[in-house]
Amino acid sequence: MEKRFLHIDVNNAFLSWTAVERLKAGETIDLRNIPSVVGGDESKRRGIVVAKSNVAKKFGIKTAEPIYMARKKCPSIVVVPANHEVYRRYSDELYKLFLKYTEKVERFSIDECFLDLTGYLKPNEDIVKIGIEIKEKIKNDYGFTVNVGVSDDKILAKIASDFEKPDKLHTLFKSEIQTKLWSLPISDLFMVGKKSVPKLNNMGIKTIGDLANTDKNVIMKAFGKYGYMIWRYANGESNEEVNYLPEKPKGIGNSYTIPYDVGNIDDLQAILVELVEKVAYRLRKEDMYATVVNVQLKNNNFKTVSHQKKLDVRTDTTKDILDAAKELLKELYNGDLIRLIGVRVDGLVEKNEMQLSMFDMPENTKNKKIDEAMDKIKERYGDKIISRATDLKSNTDIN
DNA sequence: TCTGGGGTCCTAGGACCC
DNA sequence: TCTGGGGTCCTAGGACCC
Repeated sequence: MEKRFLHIDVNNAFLSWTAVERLKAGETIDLRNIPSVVGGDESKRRGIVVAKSNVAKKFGIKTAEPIYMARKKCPSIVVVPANHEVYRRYSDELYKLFLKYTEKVERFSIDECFLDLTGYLKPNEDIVKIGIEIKEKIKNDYGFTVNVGVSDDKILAKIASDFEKPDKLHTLFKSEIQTKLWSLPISDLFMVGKKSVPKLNNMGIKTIGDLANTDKNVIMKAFGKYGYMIWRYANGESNEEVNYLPEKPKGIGNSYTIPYDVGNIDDLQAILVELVEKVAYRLRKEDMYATVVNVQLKNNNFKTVSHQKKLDVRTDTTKDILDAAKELLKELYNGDLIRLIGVRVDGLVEKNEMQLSMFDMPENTKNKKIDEAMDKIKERYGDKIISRATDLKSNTDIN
């Protein structure tokens, strides 16, 4: 059967959502109509552009660049902080709306969904009409706009939603790729980033059409599996499905850019404790065990190093993860001035009652009880209030 | 007031085994 | 009289996405 996909992408999501929220609160200025960005806190060295208004874009301001650069391009730029709770709320609303059209909705990110409408359309019902209906409904009901991509291939739908913005619907059916896709620069292709562009250019590949018409084996020889993937995308043959069943995470991480460079391991370790507590808490909330612990450091020259360690025994206790993380930190730390430290757990596996007994050693039971008590307090009072004795010497606030 | 944070997937090389 | 080959597991780093 011919497939029918929509990709729906909120225009300047974080900025639009912030703007709508402020208008609702009685503010008169619409951030979308002035040069504005959502950005991190510069005083804490997190000053990058997270989202920008279209007006800001006209000044040449780019996502992920330092706010300092944005200010050079537009001195009057208005910078507002992010509010992830608000974004989560709007994201949930959209998801609920999409479910009214099909149960096959994939939340690709906080502001993007894929919808598979194959088999959900009435006879003679046009998917474009559905796309327009959704787009208009969101604009009228919520006050922000989306772009909609329509295709018979999932990845083509995503590429289509990235065409002219905002508040637009575009089709990019397989039958349209020669006219609508192949003339575009290779950098416009999904998954072709800034490292791959020069490599492809050196092979004489400048447009998506050039890639589509290059021998598959030549691309695979140069780029391996990744090459085969982008070659299929260029030919409108991703053949990917909408993954609408919720998936468990494969890893959980928390990293922290320290407001000042740190040059001693004791301070790093104090931060590490807090990061591990957050990560372990989230791991337990997912009802999963970790099999791998990873610690990452970024020094003041932005060089990143990481070490990881496979655990002998899967775990979800703060103590086990912290023990491993401390070892990894000691291995890694060479005296550099450090600006970022991160912890992740990987190789997550689902809890399985059958396997529980073998971890119920007395020591482990004790650690589990500590975690349970801490988790309960966190849930009741919020997670800012609690910290273990080992935290007390650290007055670094981590959000 | 220079450069975030959370993910997934892939690759290359070394250790180890048969 | 030169030093196989295949497979798995583990680790470090990197590319890419939003």
